[in-house]
Amino acid sequence: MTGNDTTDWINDFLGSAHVFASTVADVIEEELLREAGGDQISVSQLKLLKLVSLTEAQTIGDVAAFLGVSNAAASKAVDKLVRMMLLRRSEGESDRRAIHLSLTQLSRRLLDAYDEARRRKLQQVFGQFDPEELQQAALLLDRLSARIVEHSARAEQMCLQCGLYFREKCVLRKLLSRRCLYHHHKEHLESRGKTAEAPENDPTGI
Amino acid sequence: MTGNDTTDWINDFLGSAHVFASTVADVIEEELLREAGGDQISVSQLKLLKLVSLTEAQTIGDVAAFLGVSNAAASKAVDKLVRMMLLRRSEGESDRRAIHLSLTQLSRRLLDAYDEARRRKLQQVFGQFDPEELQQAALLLDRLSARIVEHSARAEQMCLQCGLYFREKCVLRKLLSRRCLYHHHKEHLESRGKTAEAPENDPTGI
DNA sequence: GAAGATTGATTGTTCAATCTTG
DNA sequence: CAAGATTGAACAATCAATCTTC
Repeated sequence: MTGNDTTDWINDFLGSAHVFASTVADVIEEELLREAGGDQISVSQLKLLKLVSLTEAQTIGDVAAFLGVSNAAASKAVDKLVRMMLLRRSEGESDRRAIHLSLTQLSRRLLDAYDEARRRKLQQVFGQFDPEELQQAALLLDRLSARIVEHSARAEQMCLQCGLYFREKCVLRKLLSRRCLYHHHKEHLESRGKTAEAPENDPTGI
Repeated sequence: MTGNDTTDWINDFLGSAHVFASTVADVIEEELLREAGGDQISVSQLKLLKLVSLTEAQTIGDVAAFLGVSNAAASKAVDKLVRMMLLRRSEGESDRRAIHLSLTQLSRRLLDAYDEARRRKLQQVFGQFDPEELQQAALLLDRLSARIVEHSARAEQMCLQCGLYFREKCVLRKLLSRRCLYHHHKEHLESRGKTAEAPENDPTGI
């Protein structure tokens, strides 16, 4: 198995992708969040705030799927952010089992600070690369992801875990005919104008 | 910020990479490990076994850096695998503060089973893709990783977290003039023949 | 009764403190 | 005293059990 196996180049590719993802997580997420948010929150908490800002609060189950954790964990995470004054929680309007989450002044400022720091950093790091080439690579990655998901036992239930990277045009969503939370929200906004209840939560930024 | 920002395509790319990595982790690592190892061990434990099989056991600190966890966690993880009869631990020969780890019959069989299942799966999933294209994409990813690491505050100390994907020829290692544990081990093997002490641990497979 | 949210016990993680060897 | 490994307390994750609303 040492050397010229036919799976060698596959392994190399997976390695490159894994290292890249982990590096992005370490530097662009963790490190940057510390700079911008000064140890106030963790990346996972940031994800949750981002979810709320972009999709309008769902059920705890949705939060859990999005974060990739159990319902119990999601419930506790929400609870903690509420205690930290970073989230507001109200009961669902129609279905009182559900929850409704919205950002606070504080968390909105936090998100803005992070987004700004992030924008700068990304410019700095990726600016010199060729957009064409990266778009092509992204497409390849999406095709591969789609293929892997198709080969999974529980393909249907899997959340694709876009994490902090919600995308307007998600190729993967198209490839797999999926609709994710963000997508749902968009449709919702398009059909009606806007519900009452959460006048401060205007999720237009991405 | 909605729409045609210059960071949009960067975000798309990061999203694709993130989803890909998470899908691989879920399906190729988690799911496959369950199939092959029947709930005996976790992915993190698999990583640790793989580390031992490929690099000859180091200090606990090295194990920790490799797994991306604290020394305390690494120490406890090793302890648990020893209790599970999947690792053997002996004191360091020269420096008695250090540890020496080796696989057992049981863990060697487990690793083999996983590797085989993995090989099959990778064939199946990636077989139809163009190696050229993937190699090119891998190179791009490595260049990007290198650039990000260079822009990090604590670039020097970062372990690149190749995880399960040790690579004989790691482009990244070259780009950053790094030497990782695997690399060290190789050099070690080349200079001397082989030390005594761990006759069963022959880390030739990758 | 089913769908959802929450709580309690266990496991794994971190940080700080301690122990041991060089 | 420095470098390493380990232990104990605190925190987040899980699963199973419970509570509430439909």
